[in-house]
Amino acid sequence: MPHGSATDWDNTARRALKAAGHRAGGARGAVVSLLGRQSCCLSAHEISDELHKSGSDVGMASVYRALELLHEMGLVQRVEFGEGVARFEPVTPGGEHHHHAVCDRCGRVTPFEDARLERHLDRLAGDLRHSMSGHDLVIHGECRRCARS
Amino acid sequence: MPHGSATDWDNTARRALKAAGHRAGGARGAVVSLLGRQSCCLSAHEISDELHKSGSDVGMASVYRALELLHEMGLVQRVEFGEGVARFEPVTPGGEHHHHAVCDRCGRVTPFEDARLERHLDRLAGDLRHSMSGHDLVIHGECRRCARS
DNA sequence: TTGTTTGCAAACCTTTTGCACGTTA
DNA sequence: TAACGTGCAAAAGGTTTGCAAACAA
Repeated sequence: MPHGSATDWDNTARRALKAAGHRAGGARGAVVSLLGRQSCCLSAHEISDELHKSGSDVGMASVYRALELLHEMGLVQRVEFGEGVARFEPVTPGGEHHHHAVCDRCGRVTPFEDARLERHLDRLAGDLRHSMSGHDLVIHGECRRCARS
Repeated sequence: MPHGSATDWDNTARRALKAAGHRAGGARGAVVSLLGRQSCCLSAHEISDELHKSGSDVGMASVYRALELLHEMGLVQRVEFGEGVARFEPVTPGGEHHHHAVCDRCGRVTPFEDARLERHLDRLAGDLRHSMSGHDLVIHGECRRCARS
């Protein structure tokens, strides 16, 4: 994917926003663009920092408002790893999904995916008669690097 | 299990605390007793409320300090459902483990377990070369009751 | 013009910390 | 007595909200 080009998610999100009567210029658009370039999760603070680095002086409140809206629309997933910070990541249109292994020592987040796990979860939710709009699995422990020392 | 009797977890926790040179009277003991009677997770605020209802005027700070200690000792697991509140539940001595389906409409939490899932996760963590001290899976969606309406 | 979006600052809430006072070994 | 535990109040984050100015249809 060439640098600067709009991603699938970016396009999907903008279309969905427009369809729902929302604009995606200024702050909101900047958040959409940035999220579109991510493959894993970012905190609101990281998003704000990143935007400032590239010259968009977006206020924290606008970042949170954009994330809230995108979350409501099912375009971003919210995940938490137990550090008291919420993290956000784009929900890919194709439905691919990944999970997170968190190192409790160094904080590193390792994303991973597993098709069998996804199928298993679908079945589980069905058994529970619980609809599943999203899900997230967090594995806590020590990453490869930290475990070695 | 008769009302008022000490649970397995209660006993285990008290033994572990004593072994580590900690006391379990007053506030800490009250938190241990209450947690021992839970099968699913409680927030710090819920714990404090519950204790006050039964006449133990335990300060919030003590609740958090007790939870922090128990968590460090691996006696309680900390889970978050994306509402910005941490929840805590006893880690059962036998190692049984459950996960949570959260209704994003009414907030109901449905615990569930699945041995195959646990085995699958062990294998996954192994593949990632990530040690696993704990894990939690959260399914978001609508519960049986809300989905019907 | 009219409704939406934005940034700032203040408010809010959960969680942590400092500190003086009890409590327990 | 000495170390530990507790409650209160204050502090420290992260997140949300009120509001007036800026913006877009």
